[in-house]
Amino acid sequence: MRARVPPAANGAYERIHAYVRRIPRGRLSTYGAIARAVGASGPRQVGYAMHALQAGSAVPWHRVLNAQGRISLPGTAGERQRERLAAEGVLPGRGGRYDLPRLGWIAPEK
DNA sequence: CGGCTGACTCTGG
DNA sequence: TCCAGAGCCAGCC
Repeated sequence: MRARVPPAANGAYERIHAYVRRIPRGRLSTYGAIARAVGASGPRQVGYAMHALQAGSAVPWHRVLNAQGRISLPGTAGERQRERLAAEGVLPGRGGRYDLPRLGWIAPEK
């Protein structure tokens, strides 16, 4: 069974979590954008950082989508993500795609 | 240290 | 718009 959520990991995880925590309610971001923003090695590491989150975490992981504006998280977990987004007024357009150009958020330079 | 997997992305047909 | 292939990389066995 995959990724057993290693506790410590590295500083990159903390930067990623901190960044995601800054995403405003009702806005979205992507794995790739976050990776570039925090200087992570790549989009996959962001995905790992999300996977490492515990239930009840303060990190709004549901606001993170893939570059195509779609939910990457498979299965029921993906459905929960969709519900969480809907709960804050973020709804997918046609084909389950979200309007990234409109709702995408990037942390201000400084 | 080798091999496999995956909450990615990009390019091309 | 959908699908395949390739590149990339960290974590686990």
